[in-house]
Amino acid sequence: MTTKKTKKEIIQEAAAHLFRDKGYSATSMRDLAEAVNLKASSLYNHISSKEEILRNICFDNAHRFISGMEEVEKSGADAPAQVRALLSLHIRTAMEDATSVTAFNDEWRHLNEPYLSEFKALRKDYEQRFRNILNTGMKSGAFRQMDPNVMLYTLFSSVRWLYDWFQEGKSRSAEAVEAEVIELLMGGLHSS
Amino acid sequence: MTTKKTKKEIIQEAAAHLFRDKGYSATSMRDLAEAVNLKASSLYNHISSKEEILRNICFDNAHRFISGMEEVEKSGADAPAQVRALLSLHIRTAMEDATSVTAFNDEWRHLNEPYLSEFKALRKDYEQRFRNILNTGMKSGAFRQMDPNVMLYTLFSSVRWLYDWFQEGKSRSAEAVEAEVIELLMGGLHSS
DNA sequence: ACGATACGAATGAACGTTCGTTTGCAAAGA
DNA sequence: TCTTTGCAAACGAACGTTCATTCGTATCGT
Repeated sequence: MTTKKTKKEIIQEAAAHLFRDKGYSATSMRDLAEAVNLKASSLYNHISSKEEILRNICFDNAHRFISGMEEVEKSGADAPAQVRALLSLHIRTAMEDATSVTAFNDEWRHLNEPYLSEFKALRKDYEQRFRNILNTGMKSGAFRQMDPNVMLYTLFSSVRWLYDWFQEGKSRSAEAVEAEVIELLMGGLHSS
Repeated sequence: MTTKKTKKEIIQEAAAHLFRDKGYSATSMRDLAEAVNLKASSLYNHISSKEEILRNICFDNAHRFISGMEEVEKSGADAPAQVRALLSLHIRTAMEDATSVTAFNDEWRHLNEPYLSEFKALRKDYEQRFRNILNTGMKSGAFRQMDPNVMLYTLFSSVRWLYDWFQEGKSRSAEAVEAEVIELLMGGLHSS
């Protein structure tokens, strides 16, 4: 059904997997070649450099999250619903494309300039738009009053474990985990 | 008046800083030497290998967290108080020794056997004891009912951003941030 | 007080290995 | 035929580490 994957896409996916497991720096082009049944030199028929692979991973995911943010902003929902939608986006993405997102989260610092600055700008933009939603929710009284940065980064990182966790195709259904995480974050550890 | 730091300690601290900024694999012994005003070869008068440095960082922090866990267990407090104490431990450690803890969190996978297995066992032990506390709290009705693993890992990773955040010596006081994070996690995003 | 001895600390040079990447050429597919 | 794909070989650079040596400063026997 899905259109056949190009060799470049196969290489990108294998690279994302290796970058997640061993890190960008500790992954050699010979490692990557072996993972796709090629020799290292052959890789360069499909990609132009090791960093290009990382670049694609980072910016593809950045755009994915920014697209999600745009949809949420257009929805016109209230702040709690918008936060729920964004948490859902983070959690679903973590489960559906864990390898790619992990590389995106942890390895972007190995980008070279000018891409490093470009990436940081995208990230900053996303964070600012998320912070706006949190501020709106605090102003309306829907959210507790607190430092919006503390709230923002706590939410961000609270779903980070999913990227590591779902590499082994865990038993729990994605929907159940998503629901539990969102309720935990919205309602807190305490019961009732 | 603190006793003078040995050169080995100076090297360890500089290494933790570099590992945090660039990652273990991307940090060369020549980078590290430059950071402590030595040549690469001179480092080996004080340490025996690059991995030994990482090993010390990882196991020192592992023991620090396990010691904290033992104190909490001995306290005999109820589950919510124990979780609060452990969150406080994570948050305070993140703020007081951010560089070392980041290396501990992100770079342990570069340990060689048998240390890798030993480290994983320590980590597993700590997680199991944390999970026991969460289960107790759920049984007593103090915590909401949910998958203890989802709860555990969400709590763990929700404080991860602090390690990255506090590298720039941020303005907020540590106590204020700690209080806000704990209330957010215990009570949730929603107000009241 | 004295020279002899030991030792911690630092160094430049070099080791073998691995790194990312380039080149030249052969085989395959269009 | 012309483009795409693959590979062996090789490249310079960087890697972690070892080595012989040096320098300064303690400690020692006398």
